[in-house]
Amino acid sequence: MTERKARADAARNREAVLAAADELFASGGGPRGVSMEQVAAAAGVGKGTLFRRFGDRNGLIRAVFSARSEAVRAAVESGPPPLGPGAAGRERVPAILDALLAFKLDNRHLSLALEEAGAGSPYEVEHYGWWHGVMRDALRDTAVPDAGFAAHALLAAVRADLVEHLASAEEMPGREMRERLAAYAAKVVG
Amino acid sequence: MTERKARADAARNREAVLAAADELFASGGGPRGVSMEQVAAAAGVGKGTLFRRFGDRNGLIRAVFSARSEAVRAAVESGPPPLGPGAAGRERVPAILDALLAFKLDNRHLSLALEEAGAGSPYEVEHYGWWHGVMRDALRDTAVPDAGFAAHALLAAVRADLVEHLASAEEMPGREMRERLAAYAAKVVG
DNA sequence: AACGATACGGACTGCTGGTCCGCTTTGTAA
DNA sequence: TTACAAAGCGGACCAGCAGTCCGTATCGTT
Repeated sequence: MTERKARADAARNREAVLAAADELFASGGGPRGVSMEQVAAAAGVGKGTLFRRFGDRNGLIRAVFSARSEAVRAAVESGPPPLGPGAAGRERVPAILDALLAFKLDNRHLSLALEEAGAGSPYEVEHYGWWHGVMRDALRDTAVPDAGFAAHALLAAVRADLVEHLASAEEMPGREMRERLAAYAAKVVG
Repeated sequence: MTERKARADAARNREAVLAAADELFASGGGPRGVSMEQVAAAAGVGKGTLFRRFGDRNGLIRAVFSARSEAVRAAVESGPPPLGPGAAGRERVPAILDALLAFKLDNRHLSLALEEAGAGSPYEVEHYGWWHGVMRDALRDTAVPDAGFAAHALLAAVRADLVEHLASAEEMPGREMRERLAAYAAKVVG
């Protein structure tokens, strides 16, 4: 895409930054308290490098997030049913939601950081558009009227901060959360 | 409550700040670009005053929000059905959601500011707990299993940033949004 | 070897939320 | 009216952050 040629040191630094950021974000009190300067230091590069490569804070978060979420995306895009294409909407919708929730449970800090966005709403991030598209298509195959809106509504139910709230404030175990979500999703598509 | 005695100038300033903040938040590009210093200047008070009265940025936003949302809260808490108590869950749930959505449409900037929170998630704010409680109670009166989770899920469908996205990026008129939400809510409680 | 192109890094800037404390206003009591 | 403590005020001040800039170092190509 935008990658014409990559100089060796540039590529190396890029990886170092991604790794350092991933680790810093995951550790301690989430990405909120992690400054760009810290990331730069941990990666052993200068602040300038970091900003040139990733544009701004959100760019960095998005990059780390992309790397982490590739697997789920692939599973949904071309994995076996019911998560992948091929399954009936009634089964695929809950499967997709569950996969997304499971991912967010495993990557709470990162997801939170992405949705906090900092600059824009989570809805401006490209990855949301993708999930919405997939969800809407799956919903079209069900009795739900207005798949577009329903897709938004269902995805909203797994917003990172809600997940975080349920897990922390309400002390709900991940397993239980997934069951409850599944029941809710079933009700919606049923 | 915490108000034992209020000195005349203190009360005057409090009002001035609330008014100035409300106006500043509403105008221009939302509350994101409004600094505390600007609010102080517009209200004709010093920064110190502002922070002493409201604690921090979020405190100010919460205060402005509370003032604005009193009406809806009252209508839900003790107004006539179907919004107020007394109506069957199947009717009250959509009514509450619609009222909330209508309010957010009318106070987009403010709602956005509140949910952006800045410090904590929207779920830590007391007003969310209240809405969730009302919603859960209304849902208990329907066939929906797990009213607690469903309440979270339904409220998530009217998150300020989603509303903003639908209104701006998808250019969905308020009226249409409310219809779609009503249809979705009906499906959930039906 | 040599020479543009590319990338580096950290000092620097501008702005923000929040604190601090000497000074002013208010309300009360004499 | 005066006196005086408590309550409140304001803006200089601080620390920390995202993001910029540009002289210098590295790369890879001829």
